[in-house]
Amino acid sequence: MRRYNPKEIEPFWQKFWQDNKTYHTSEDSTKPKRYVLEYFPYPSGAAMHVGHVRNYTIGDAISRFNRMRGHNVLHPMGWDAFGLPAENYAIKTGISPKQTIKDSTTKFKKQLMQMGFDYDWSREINSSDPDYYKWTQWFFLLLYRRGLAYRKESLQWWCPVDKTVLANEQVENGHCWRCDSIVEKKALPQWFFKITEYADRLIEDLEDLDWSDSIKSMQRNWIGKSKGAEVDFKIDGTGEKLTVFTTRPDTLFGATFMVLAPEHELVKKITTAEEKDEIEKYIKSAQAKSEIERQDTNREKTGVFTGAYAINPVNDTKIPIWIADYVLAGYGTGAIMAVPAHDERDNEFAKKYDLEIIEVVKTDEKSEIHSEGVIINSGKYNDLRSEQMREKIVNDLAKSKQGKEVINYKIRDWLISRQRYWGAPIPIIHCDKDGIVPVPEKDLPVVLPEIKSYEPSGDGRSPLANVEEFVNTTCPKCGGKATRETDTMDGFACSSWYFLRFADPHNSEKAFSDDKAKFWLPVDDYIGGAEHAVMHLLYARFWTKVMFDEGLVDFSEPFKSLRNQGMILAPDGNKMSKSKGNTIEPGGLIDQGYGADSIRLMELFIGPWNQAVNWSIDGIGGTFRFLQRVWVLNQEFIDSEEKGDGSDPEIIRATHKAIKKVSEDLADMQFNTAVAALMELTNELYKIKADKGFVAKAEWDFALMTLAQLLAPFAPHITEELWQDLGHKGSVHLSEWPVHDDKYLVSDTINIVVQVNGKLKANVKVSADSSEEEVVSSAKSDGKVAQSLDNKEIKKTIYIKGRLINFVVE
RNA sequence: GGGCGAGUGGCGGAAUUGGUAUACGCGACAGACUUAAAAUCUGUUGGCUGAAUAAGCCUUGAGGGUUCGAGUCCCUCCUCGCCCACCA
Repeated sequence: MRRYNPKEIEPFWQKFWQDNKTYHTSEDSTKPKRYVLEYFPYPSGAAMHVGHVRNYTIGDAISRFNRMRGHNVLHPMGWDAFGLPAENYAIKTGISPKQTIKDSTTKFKKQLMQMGFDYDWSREINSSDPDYYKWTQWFFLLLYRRGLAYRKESLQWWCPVDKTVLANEQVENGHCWRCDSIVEKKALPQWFFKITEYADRLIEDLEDLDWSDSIKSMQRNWIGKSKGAEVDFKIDGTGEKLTVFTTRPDTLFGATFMVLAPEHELVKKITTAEEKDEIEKYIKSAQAKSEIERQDTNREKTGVFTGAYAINPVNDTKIPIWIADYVLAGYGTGAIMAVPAHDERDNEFAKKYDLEIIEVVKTDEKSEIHSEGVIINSGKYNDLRSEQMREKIVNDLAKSKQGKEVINYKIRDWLISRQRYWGAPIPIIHCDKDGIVPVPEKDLPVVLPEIKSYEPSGDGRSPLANVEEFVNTTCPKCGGKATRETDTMDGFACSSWYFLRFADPHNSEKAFSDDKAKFWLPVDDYIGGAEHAVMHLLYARFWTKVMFDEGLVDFSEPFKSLRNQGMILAPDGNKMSKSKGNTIEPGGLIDQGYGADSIRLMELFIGPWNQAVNWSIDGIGGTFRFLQRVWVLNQEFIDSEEKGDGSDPEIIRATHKAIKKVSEDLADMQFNTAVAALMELTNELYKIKADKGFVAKAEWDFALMTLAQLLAPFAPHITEELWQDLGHKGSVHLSEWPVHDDKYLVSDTINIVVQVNGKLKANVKVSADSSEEEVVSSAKSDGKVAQSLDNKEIKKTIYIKGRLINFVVE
């Protein structure tokens, strides 16, 4: 008997699949298409660990299951290859990022192949390849042409370690998302994409997506739409006016002071001579604070009076104007009317500086601040409900031209320029005469030149600025001397359209052909971690909508359903990380002899796919033992000399039960219970073998063949071997998924649970076609039941057909 | 502070959506094989009382409710995880 040796069979089948192009996909419209996608990884030098593998294992199981079910499955893989790690490594070692990426891609690909994933490698893409980024640049020009890309000098997040600016989404709690250093603000001319123009659609279209509520709400929160009003306040004794944004115009009568952000442009104009010193001191100290300090919500609020007063437009009251850094310069108008009776923050501030507090809403809830209710102390508006007054006052203000309804968003335009080398060059030329000139399409790609020094200048310019041959060019418009833009694009630009390139990866005429995009897109199953919730997933949706508007695609949402897999934590409960030294790598487990199949099985069996779990060191032994049991059973059957020609309905029943359970569970992505069902089937087959031996050849054949097929999406290597050993030709993965027949599941006798007052007393076996009377009488005749009933009066008998009887007594 | 989610054996987790709670696996214990160990196989394994593989009681974070019947539905509370957070 052959031993189960994954080290031997796994590489064999991996080669077989490559040689036979088993997983190559084409536009075959005779079958329903299914596009299964995992986010294309950044090929870092580090080995992948079992946490990463879970993501790919889930995608692979979905892909294989659907292929066997007769779907035409696209399951591609590629590399999100631009990015800082390779560049930082280049600074340290002098090895070019191109080389680093080449090496680590080879390594990463080898690891993926070692796991036996069914990617169509003929579609492999690499975002740092000029054939790819040519089209990223093309999309930049498309955005530019549509007025969605613009350059503006402004104060931006700056990472002092990575020496580049960052988008808002890439600043986490005042730290750089990549290197975790504390970010600063720096004024630089930068390129932006106008994602704010799509804010409404990005919210509205979430509605119809099959995504988790938590990701949807993260996106909604990030976009942060709020409806309110802008209200103009005259500044006493000057010609100036101060505009504030508020979501509660109904509390306008309760505004007892105003607060400006320290950076607000009016501050200098309105500050009185006496207060000037204090104000300047405060502004300086606010600037000196780090962003983390400023964002700390527990911090005590501070502020300074400007000496100036504003006039409340509704009642002509003079109210003092303060500055305070709890008001953000970047949101709304950078100025607020403070209503300390009904806003917690204003309340805290008013109490500290002894400012007036006027109640204008009689709240109908417990909390003193916030909340809605009946309006008081507000002149003619008294006795209205908050929501009624909001509408009325906005109308009245609009009539007198002192305010208007406004919608505000938290989301900012997407800052996409990076002062780094290893990215797609922004295809723009600066000409003294013609200003900003886009590179003509025929001149694309703007190729990233090979350079010697990767050190960023640190003065806000990328290393490309030092490469004269790159910088100096001619203006496409006037032919005169001009210079190239030296910033490169945010890597997230490259990943905002990669899912389209997979549909048509080798097209040299277009980013993708209409037909192929139409055939494959949108993505049916997008599997990935929640870390992309407000970056990639928002950007990709935005780009897709732009393409839709341009008529390039016929859908406006790229990812129909999104599956967020749960994280695999280290056995110690922490996130796996190289620095903690607690990573578990599949390579190591394979070396120990477990094999990719056991690892894959464990990834899915360990718990629900979308829940975080700790990796269990010992668990892998269990899935390996299971595969070995399957292997041994298969071998014993093949080698057996006593294969009879009897029949055994038990084998057929157990097999059909498993087909039903595994098919349903796979369709619902209940991988852990699907694996459990396969273990149960195997256990049952062992029991039958022990009782009767291999007496029913045809039935055993059917059972073992089916077991191989049902197991195939999870353990692709061993199942090929089982399949061949049973005498089948071709790959099990191209075989047809089995279908169960209910007629084999019904049995002659059924088990009825008997309860007395809801407590389990007995199980009785009755024939399946028994009437209620027959079941009741056989239940009563059970010894234990009779004892419990003890001649008591049965008040009620609950009978659930084929399942349960409950006698209610006393 | 806001949003999303979760609490079931020693552990990871099941439970046909209101109908036998603890499937499946890990671990542990006992036995077989072995000079021995590993591997493998067989059995036991929620808790308490009991000599018992007799019988009974208890058990799904806590407490209440609805129901013939609640892990599942409703109310009150507690704990934990993740994400966002001075967004006016």
